[in-house]
Amino acid sequence: MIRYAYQVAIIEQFAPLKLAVTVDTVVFGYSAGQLFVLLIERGLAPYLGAWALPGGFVRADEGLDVAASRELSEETGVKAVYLEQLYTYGSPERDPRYRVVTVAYFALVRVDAYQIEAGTDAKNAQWFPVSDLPSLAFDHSEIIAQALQRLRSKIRYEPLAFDLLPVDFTLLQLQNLFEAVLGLPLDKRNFRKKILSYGFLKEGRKLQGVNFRAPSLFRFEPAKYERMRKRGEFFAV
Amino acid sequence: MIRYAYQVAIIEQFAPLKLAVTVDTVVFGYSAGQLFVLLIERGLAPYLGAWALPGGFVRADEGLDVAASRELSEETGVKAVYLEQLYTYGSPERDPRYRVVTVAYFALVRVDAYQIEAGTDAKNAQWFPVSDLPSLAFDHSEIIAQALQRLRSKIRYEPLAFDLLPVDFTLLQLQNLFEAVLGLPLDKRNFRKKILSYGFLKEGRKLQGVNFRAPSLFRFEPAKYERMRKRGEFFAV
DNA sequence: TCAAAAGTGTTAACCATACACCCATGC
DNA sequence: GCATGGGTGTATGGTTAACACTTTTGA
Repeated sequence: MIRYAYQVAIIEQFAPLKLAVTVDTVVFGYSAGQLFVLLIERGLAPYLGAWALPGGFVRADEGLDVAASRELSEETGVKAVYLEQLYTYGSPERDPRYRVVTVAYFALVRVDAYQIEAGTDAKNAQWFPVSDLPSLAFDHSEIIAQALQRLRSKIRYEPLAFDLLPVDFTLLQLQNLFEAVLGLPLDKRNFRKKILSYGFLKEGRKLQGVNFRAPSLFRFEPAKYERMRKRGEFFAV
Repeated sequence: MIRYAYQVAIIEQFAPLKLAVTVDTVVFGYSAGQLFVLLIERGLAPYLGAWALPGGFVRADEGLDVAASRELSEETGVKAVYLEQLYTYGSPERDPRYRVVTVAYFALVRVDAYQIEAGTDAKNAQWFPVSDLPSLAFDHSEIIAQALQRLRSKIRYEPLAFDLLPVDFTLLQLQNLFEAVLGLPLDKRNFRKKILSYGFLKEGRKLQGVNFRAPSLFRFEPAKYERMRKRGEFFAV
């Protein structure tokens, strides 16, 4: 690798001067008809004891996505089934200590699949309903608001919903998830007709042991979904 | 401002260790039925003499958006009418010198309104048709590809087109822009009907001095557009 | 037999698409 | 008068939206 002496000088001038890069992740989960966000209780100042998004400093030799999932798993024990970059926040005043540029991520988790465990830097990790969040450290409320907007718009035409539900789910569970996220009621008959028409859901056995008519369980088939996309077709709710 | 001694230690551990934050902007312009990207010829190594996106280091006391427009205007003399954050690129290998995290931006410019001038760090600035780009420094081709994807999807339901055209434009100019960006032909009658039905275009005087029937000039009215959005309506092409 | 959710079709309104000719202007 | 783009309406097919009752199961 070639080094350029005069180039280093330019970088020195701006970069290492108190500028840190962190990643923070907004993790969504769905349970009992409600949408939740995973937060940690900060174990360090500033905002010691306040609730915040899981995240931390990017290491010198790791990519941003890797840093996000590493921090998430270290702090909460959670491994996200879906992770995408959301937005980068870099206003000079957002951290009281230092100039911190934060690359925010947006993640989805099947809640039932994980118990949460507090990790290294976090005293505690906990799910909060999005409709009732505590006050948060830094500009994390704003980040969550933006993540929620992204979820709401993207869930309508990309298969995010299936990363929030158990692998096998009923159509009413799926419908209720959409209703909870989008905040509007959907017609049961039209919903079924439409979602089944795309052909990417596979009907399995029926759910047992409920005290009402046993519903069929369905499973999302990524391969069938991809084939549909390759044909240039989309889905929309 | 309060300082936390033990906190500084953690930041020192990861951050100033050869990590720089830059902003790079993909500037689109439209002229003569074609979509263009604004590039600069690098005046510094690495990739000296290669074409690259305008951009540079974020200063300690400025926000990311501010850095993006400052660098753009310093390097090319252009002031964008539309600027939004695109994506942040941070893989450890993307710059041969150093760890560089780049926040990419996406900008629109009315081409006719500006002459380009090369600025400080750039030897030269020039428009290239997106269909015929030179080979580019760093991962800038990838960034442009992503910006183009964003433009194509966003122009269909947000009023980006009006930031690429002159303030007064004919409906056929508008249609041609959509056709160039989306890469598909549109039906003239249906296009007019639809775009006028939203009510955010105001018809003005007719264009003079052309050797064919004089077309009406239209102007985008942001206030009318906002009122439409407030009513919960969208537009789509 | 009651409670709770599952499952199922049809109709009407709306929207998107396809399509072809005459008009105005300058040279 | 010709070349160039400007401007206009209708009919059809497809898609979406509205809507209510019967079925199954366990307690």
